[in-house]
Amino acid sequence: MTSPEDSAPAIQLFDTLTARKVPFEPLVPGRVSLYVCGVTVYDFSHIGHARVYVFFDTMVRFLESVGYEVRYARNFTDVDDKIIKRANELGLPANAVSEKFIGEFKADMAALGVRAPTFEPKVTEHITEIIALTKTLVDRGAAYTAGGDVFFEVEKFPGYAKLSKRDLKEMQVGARVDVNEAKRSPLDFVLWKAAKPGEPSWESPWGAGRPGWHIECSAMSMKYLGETFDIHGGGSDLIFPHHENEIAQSEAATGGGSSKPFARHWCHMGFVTIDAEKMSKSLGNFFTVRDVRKEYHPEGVRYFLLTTHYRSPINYATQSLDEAARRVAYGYTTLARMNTVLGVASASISAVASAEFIDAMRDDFNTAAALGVLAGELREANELLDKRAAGWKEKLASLRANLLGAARILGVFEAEPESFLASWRARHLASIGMAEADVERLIAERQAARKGKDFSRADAIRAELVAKRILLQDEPGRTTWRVDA
RNA sequence: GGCGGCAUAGCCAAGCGGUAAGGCAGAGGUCUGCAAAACCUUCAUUCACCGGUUCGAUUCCGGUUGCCGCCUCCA
Repeated sequence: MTSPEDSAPAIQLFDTLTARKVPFEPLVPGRVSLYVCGVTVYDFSHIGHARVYVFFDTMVRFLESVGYEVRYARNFTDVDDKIIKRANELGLPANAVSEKFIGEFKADMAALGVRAPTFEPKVTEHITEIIALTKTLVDRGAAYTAGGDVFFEVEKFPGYAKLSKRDLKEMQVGARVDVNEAKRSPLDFVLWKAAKPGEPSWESPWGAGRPGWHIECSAMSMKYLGETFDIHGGGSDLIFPHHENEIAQSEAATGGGSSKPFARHWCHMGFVTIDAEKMSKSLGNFFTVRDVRKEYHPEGVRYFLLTTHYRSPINYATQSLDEAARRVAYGYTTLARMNTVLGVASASISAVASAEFIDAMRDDFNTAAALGVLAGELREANELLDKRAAGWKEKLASLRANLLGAARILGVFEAEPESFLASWRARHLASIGMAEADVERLIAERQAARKGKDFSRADAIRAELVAKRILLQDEPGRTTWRVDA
């Protein structure tokens, strides 16, 4: 594959650090390193989590489609206060809780078409690296010990708050900063926590304990991606203090400076909201991925999450989910129509997104604009199929290559259309407790009525099915049905 | 209180200095026994409000109003 630098204009990426769009050039030509903060596995994930991982999955797919090799690391925080609390409530060991929810998370992500990252490190499997990094910070005088705790001394790191653009003095007088007797400054944060009875702990130079929250991401990203890597991502709520702290401890350990930044670009996601309020555990206004995908086909959920640019908030609303589901059905219906004249697309068929689509994605991964391009291409395909003007088959074939290329990037419309549509129907029948044979029987009965010109009976059957969100479609020679999404 | 973001048609949503993408809904039409699907036509002289810069602003600057976020765990 040709190197992406060869011809195409650079990808524009909004960088939180500089607060502007910058041309993206990876540290190593042709290769992108990406770290995204993963979930703390103490419960099911909600749609807010899903948005982040669907987006970064799409980013990775896009980068790969234009020729980059992507090394993508996304961690699991599998030791933490909440996990311990949950384990105590359930009377289970902490790792039983974390392992369960790692499995649930993976199941949710797979359903949403989120591919596994290159690396999925767990905190508990990187205690050695975390201790080593903490020790480096203590040795360098950037951190201090207090009892069995180790704290990072924020004052010793000159660039602190450069990401979140805060004023240290203002923060110090803020009433909400954690007060802890052992800290030299309220802003200092814990790298290593002394063990409390009954909690998971590991031996360290400072006695038994466990890692603080922030240090894990520094240790694991550096292990898998190096001391400097290209893009670090996560939800906007991680900018402060989590990512700020990651920068401080990482650069304090490696020397930092402009020649050796921790992450070269920072990429933060807008929130999923409900009635314009952030979806969150603490507000209780969240929907789990598990529950949502009972209600909606996961591909529709993924489509919905891509309809808004990643930095803007996206409001969770049933109307929007319904609309997304209909668009997914429309896309697959179109693809299925194309297949009837072009034949089923083989795996070897060329799948190259249109230049227009790629341009939209290149501009800060603008999936909303890209979906707009896709809408035009789908409409054009149907138009060709309807009008069959000169040269239509050739145009249709190249359009299909474009659509399949876009599908591969978006992670939507990748399935074989007929079987997708069939599974969609099956899914609906299961949800209303009806059998395929029941529908077929009614269709046959209606066909008989139509033949006998008994249209009132035929219409009654149609109405009966419409009530069950089943729409009949009379085609030449046969009647099919679809789900009214 | 500090810092930051956002306000585009009935709804969702791109655009961010050169005269408003796309989707949903609505209206009309082609097709149909009737429908559905699909397609066609139509649907913002205007981008919260007030000033400023500019030949030109939805896009830049200042202010006003409203909403949201971070400052504590959060994706």
